[in-house]
Amino acid sequence: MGVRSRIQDERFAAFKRALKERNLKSTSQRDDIARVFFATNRHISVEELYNEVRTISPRVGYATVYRTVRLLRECSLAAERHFHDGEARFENAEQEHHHDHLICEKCGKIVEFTNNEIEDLQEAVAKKLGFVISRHKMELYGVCAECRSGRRVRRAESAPARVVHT
Amino acid sequence: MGVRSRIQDERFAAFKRALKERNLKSTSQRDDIARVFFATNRHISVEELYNEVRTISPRVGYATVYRTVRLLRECSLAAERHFHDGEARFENAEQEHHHDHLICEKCGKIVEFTNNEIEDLQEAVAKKLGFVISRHKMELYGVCAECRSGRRVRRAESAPARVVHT
DNA sequence: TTTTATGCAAATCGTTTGCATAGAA
DNA sequence: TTCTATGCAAACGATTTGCATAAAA
Repeated sequence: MGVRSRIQDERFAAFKRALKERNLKSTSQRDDIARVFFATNRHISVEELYNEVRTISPRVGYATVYRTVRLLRECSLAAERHFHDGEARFENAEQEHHHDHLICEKCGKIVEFTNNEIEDLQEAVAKKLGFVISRHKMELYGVCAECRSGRRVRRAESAPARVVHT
Repeated sequence: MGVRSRIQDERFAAFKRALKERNLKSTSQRDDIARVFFATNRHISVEELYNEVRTISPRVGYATVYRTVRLLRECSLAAERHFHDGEARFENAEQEHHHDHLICEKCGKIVEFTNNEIEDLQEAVAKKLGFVISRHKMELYGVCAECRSGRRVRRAESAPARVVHT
C-alpha cells in the first residue's frame, strides 16, 4: 500500500506484457490482484491476498484470485512455497536471485538468505550422484534469537522479506 | 512382501512398546498397517499404504490407515515428506540419521543423501542470523544421469531408499 | 460480434472427525 | 465390564471447475 516503487511498476509492466504475449485479456480484476501482489513484500497466502484485494475492489471472487495467482506463477512472477500450515504461500519471484529460508518454529518469522558455499556444495553432491540440478529448496527450522530470549511471543504474521547474503 | 529383516522386527517391537507406553491398544489393524509400513523401503503415500494393507487385510478402512500413520509419526517411527504431488509421503524414520533428497524431475527417482559439510554451513548461517536450528529440509531438483542419456523413460514408482553419504 | 474472464456455487482431493458398533484389556 | 479402536459416511479446508453472464478486443 502507499507509495509505489519502481520495481513494482516494472513487475506490473512485465505482467501486462505476459498477458499480451499469451493473448489473454487485461481486466481490472487481474490488474488489482497483480498490483496488490507486487506491492506486498511478504509470503502471502491466497486468502490474505483475497482479503487485501477485497479492500480495494470488493467484488472480486475467490476463484479469480486463485486463477490470477496461477497466472502469475506461470509467468514466473510469483513463486509458490509450502511451509507448515497447509496453505500455499506466494512471494514475488525475482528471477535473478533465488534464496533459502530460515523459519522460527516459535513465532513463525521467516528470514530469507543465500549462501554461495552451500550452493556450490549442492552442485558438487548432485554431480557426484549423476544429477544436473535445475533448482532447489532448503529450509532451516529452529528458534530465533528473540524467541530464545523470551522477548517475542506472538506469531509473526507478516515478515518483511529481505534476503540476507551470508 | 517376502523375508522380514531384523530392522523391521525392531521397528515393529518399538511400535508395540510405544503403544504400551501410551496405554493404547494393540489391534490387528495397527499391526498390519505398521508391518506393511516397516516392510516398505520407499516414500509411500497413505493411498499406496492403504492399497497394500488391503491386499493383506481387506477390511481396514482409510481412516484407520490415516490414524495409524499419524500414530507412527507421533512415535517418530514415520517421517512425513511433502514433494510435488499434493499428497504427503511417509518414510521409515531412522532416528540416528536424517538425510536430504535429490529428485529427478523427469522420472521421479528420489536419491537420499547426507553431506556433513553442508550441514556445518547450515549451522553457521543460522548462527550468524541468530537462530538455533532444530531440523532442516533440503531438496535438490534436477535430472538424473539415466534420464539425460535417454535410457530411462518411465516414472520411477518405487525408488529404493538407500542413503548415500557424500 | 467473437472470445475470453468473472463470480458464484458445486465439485474435487487429501485428510480429519462424529458416531454407533466391534474388539482389546 | 470398561474403555479404546474401527469403519463408515459425513465434514473439512484448500483449491479447481462448470456454467451462465459480463466485459475485453
